[in-house]
Amino acid sequence: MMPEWAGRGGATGRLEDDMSTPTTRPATLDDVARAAGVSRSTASRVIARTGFASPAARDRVAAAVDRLGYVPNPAARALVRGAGVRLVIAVSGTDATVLDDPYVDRVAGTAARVCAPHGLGVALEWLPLRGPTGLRRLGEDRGVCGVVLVNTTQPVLDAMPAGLRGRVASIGIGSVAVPSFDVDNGAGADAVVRHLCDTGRRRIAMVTGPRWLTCAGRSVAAYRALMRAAGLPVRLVAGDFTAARGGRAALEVLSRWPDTDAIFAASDATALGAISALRGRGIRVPGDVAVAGFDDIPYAAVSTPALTTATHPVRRIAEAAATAVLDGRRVPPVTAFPSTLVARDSA
Amino acid sequence: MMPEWAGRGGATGRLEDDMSTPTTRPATLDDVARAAGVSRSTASRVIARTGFASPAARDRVAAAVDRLGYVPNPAARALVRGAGVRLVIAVSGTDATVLDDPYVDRVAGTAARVCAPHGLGVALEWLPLRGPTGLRRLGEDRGVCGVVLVNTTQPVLDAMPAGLRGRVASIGIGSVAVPSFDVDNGAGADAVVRHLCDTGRRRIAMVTGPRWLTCAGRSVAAYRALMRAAGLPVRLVAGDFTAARGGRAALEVLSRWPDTDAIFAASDATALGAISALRGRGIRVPGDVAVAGFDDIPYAAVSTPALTTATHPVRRIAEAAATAVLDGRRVPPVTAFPSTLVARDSA
DNA sequence: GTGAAAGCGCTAACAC
DNA sequence: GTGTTAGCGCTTTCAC
Repeated sequence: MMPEWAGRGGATGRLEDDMSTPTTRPATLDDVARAAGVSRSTASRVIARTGFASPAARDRVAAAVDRLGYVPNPAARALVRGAGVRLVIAVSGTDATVLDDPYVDRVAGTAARVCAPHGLGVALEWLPLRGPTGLRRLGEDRGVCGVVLVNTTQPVLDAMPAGLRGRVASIGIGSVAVPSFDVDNGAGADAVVRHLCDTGRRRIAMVTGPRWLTCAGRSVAAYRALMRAAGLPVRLVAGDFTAARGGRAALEVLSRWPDTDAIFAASDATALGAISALRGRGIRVPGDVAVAGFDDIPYAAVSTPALTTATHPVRRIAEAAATAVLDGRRVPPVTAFPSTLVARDSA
Repeated sequence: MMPEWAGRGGATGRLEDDMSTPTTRPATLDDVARAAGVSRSTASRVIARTGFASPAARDRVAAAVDRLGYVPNPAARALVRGAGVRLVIAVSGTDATVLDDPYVDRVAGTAARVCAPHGLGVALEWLPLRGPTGLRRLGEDRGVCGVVLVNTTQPVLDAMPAGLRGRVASIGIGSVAVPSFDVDNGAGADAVVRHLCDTGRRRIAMVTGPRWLTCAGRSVAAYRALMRAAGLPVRLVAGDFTAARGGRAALEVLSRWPDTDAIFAASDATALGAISALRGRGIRVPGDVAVAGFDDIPYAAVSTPALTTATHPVRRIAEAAATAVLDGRRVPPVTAFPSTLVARDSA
């Protein structure tokens, strides 16, 4: 009996070819079609699950695919379909250092996992806050199959190129053209600040995220609302999600309002930086000042003191956003993810 | 003066075309060639920097590229070159949870940044420890332009498919066929343990990385050697780089050797977990037990107490590895990166 | 239901 | 130096 693989490796069918080439050329659609005794078109239809095919043909193609270990060439596929070949994670920010945030790595890593089975990959780019040139370029790049926006702003959303329609999603705020996958910041912040109040804190300051970031603004709004409702003073200092800025901000809080007894930070990194700076001043957490974060990064639970924060399903969010643009199916305009208080030791 | 972008969107130059088509078709090589008044080949040569071209042609093509905002289609390029279109980060491990490590996200994120300007993307995959099937599949997948190995083992290296030769790199140990981009673990561990000794610690335990991971073994070897040379007891407990395991390991250390006065953890996460567990037992760090980590993750500096560790240029390493496989140029078989002691407060 | 044929955009021989 | 030509592997009308 002739070995099943004898037909692989060349149109000539010369067995010598196979033997002389230790690296057998990966099977192509042609190989599959020939092995299955059908035309390329039929094989293509069966494999891409598009169009019709008789059960018989279907089976034989499937068997051939299996036997040959056939994997479609994503480049060829993308080329003929006019589709792209990489998913771009576009992170808005004032400068390229926004890409240094571990949160961005987490989103990229998650998306890279989602892309793998599709034969695609993810690229990471900084989207300058000013000038919509970046987005336009992405829309025109035929190598781009889709875009996931991170930290998006309204101007960016407004400048969305029509060419990107249907293959863009936002982790954060969205628009009619851009489905949003977002955390319910408002509720989360509300829960955290409420917890601070419930545990006896009264002079609560907040270190915010970057001013230009709309979705971070919702936390600030929630904090403001709660403070006002409770007749407590509003004490705001601007941060940028980094630990370094968090430390400086905490010190600023203390110098402006020395009687502060709690700090709500817009990110865990900010909170960690604040705690570190406070400790450097001999201030105890949570004894003297309670500190709460926002995000529940992987190290929040093992920091000292264990960080009180709001937990967000970042992996699930990134996965949902990436999947949405890859599948290209219509998705609801906004998918909200929970932001849930995790009360630990720091507040 | 005519705006620069007026010529965009079509070789015809008919402005009406531009106006009526909100989504201007991205320029192709053909458009560029026509606009520059040369053939496709010449344009291709100039753009891909391959082969010769007269300075005049060069200039005109460059101008056309600029004017049309031409971006080469990576799919077409990959297709004709027989190259792939995505860089795979393959992480070895006993199960898929190895992908959850923030370190892996960091590597993926960094690689995704270096891929972006090349029109490529990165995919993230778990490489089961047993069975070389995974690697073989990657070698046969025509969509894969290269592979970066993470946490590689000798068996994986030995099973390297010939087809991957020249387009694979390893963050960790390498082989004749696989260039290695690695941290000098031995020296780093030596420095950390030496620091522990220098600050008066004598009963030093180590929580290791996974047993099967060769490059982690070098830290253990360095620890062993130093202990032996100093006539100090060797106290080893197996970890897996996670914080959870680090906490349990610390407790185990204490129950087996209650007089332990220092713990050297094979990763910062492990160290953080250990500190957290110790604190839960009322043991003070560094007062009662000093704890040192390994890696210098972004939060090490702001943890409480600030973590003493060895710092590693993870971004630079990942960048070098990704660049090596993307460029495909010959690289030295092993590129060593420094592992440098950072003495902070925890030890 | 199935096959033949026409490209998708690009590169690389090979002639000129 | 430059242009002509032949595909890379796949999808997709369009006849049959």
